[in-house]
Amino acid sequence: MKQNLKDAGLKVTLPRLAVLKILADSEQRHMSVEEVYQALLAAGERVGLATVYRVLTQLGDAGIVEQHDFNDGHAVFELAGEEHHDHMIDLDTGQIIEFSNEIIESLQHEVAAAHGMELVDHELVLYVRKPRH
Amino acid sequence: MKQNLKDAGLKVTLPRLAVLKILADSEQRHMSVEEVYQALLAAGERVGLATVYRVLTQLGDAGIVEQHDFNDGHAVFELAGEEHHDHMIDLDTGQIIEFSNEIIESLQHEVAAAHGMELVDHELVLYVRKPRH
DNA sequence: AATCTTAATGCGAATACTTATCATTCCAAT
DNA sequence: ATTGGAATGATAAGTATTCGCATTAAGATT
Repeated sequence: MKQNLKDAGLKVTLPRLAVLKILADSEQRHMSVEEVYQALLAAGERVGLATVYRVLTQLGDAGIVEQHDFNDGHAVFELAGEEHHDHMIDLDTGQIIEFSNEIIESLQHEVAAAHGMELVDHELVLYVRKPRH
Repeated sequence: MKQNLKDAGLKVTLPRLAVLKILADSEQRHMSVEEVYQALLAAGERVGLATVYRVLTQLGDAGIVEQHDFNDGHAVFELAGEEHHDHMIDLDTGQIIEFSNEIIESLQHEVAAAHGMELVDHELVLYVRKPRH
């Protein structure tokens, strides 16, 4: 955890370690800034909200966490895992389901290439619902 | 244009017609709320900003326009066209490129189905860049 | 270990975008 | 033309995020 920060050229500070620990220990894989902030307070850490924003953004730039802006008004963050995945959101419950599909991934590269571009990043969100009955 | 509104059960009012006309006549397919608002003022229409927000949201709910929340802080709207498409954003220029891929579309349905869900909507954005050299 | 240099932090103010409030106006059915 | 209710305009309020700056703390240097 310390090493992650050093590798990214970031100083090892208490707020940064604390945020990483919250993300690592949390039940929920995806946490909003407010949720991380509240969890920090609950854990007895005295960090400012602005710092939580800054730290999460930095960790995002460093590739240590991933940021997603689903269409519900606030960003959510998750520890950058081993393997890439996309998200499916249940419109009724708000539940976030992760999935990955190799073919979609490679088709995205193809589409970009077909337009003379190279794929840097992408965001795919499926809004779904349990079929009735 | 009037008929679109009536079909959606919306009263035919001046602001609604004006917004639709702006979207139809604009050079750019994708417009932010502010851009629509400014275009309305430039066209001599006296509509309030709040109304532009309301009207665009309603037109979105009615399926007459599509709303996209790209990761740049503000929503953009476009007239709902004939055929569906997704978007590719040039990270260097900000240019929005449209594309469509049948296979990706059907795979999305498959993925949802594989999780016992039905696909209601989706948002796919590719962040791309022109290869160097 | 004490000092120093600079980046990092905490706090509140500020910003950006969007929604709510509510009196007034306009649509469209009579 | 009248009228009931939905739509609008102006502005206040709300929500998420960033900024400004004095203070603090990391970690390099002595």
